[in-house]
Amino acid sequence: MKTCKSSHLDSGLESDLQCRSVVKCGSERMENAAKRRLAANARERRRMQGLNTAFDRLRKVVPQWGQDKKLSKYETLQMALSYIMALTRILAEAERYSTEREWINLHREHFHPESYHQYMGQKVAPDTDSYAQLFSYHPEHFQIAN
DNA sequence: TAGGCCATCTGGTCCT
DNA sequence: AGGACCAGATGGCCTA
Repeated sequence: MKTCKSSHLDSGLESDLQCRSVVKCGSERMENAAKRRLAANARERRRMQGLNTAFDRLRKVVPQWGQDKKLSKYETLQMALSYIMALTRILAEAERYSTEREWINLHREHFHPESYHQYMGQKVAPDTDSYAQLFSYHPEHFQIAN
């Protein structure tokens, strides 16, 4: 988004560095300091890009309920927290209600009818993707944690 | 136009 | 010493 800003600043500093070296108007120490600053800026940019990549990956696995706008970073973290808590609760209940039928009866009202019928025609797949397909997520099922 | 969100720069601190 | 991490400042873009 801000690539032109940074490139302008960077190129400005770089040309300044060139100027200094050509005209010999600055000490070598200042040049080194400026170079280190530029390197630190680049590292920080890469670090933040890595962080944003991680946020994008998190957005992909967190429910969005058909929102056309992508979640902000804060919303993504809140949603991930709620999602993990909900899944944890589901797992705990699944352990408590040992048989499949008990567990299904407990959660029947949360199934989409088509999902439920689909489920009834097949075995439970233990992987989380199948769970995600099995359940229909609604915002009201997840309280935003404070 | 104000407010939210974001990218980037920067200086400070901590760690290796 | 240099890199990683963090928080504050700044300015751009977008939307209501």
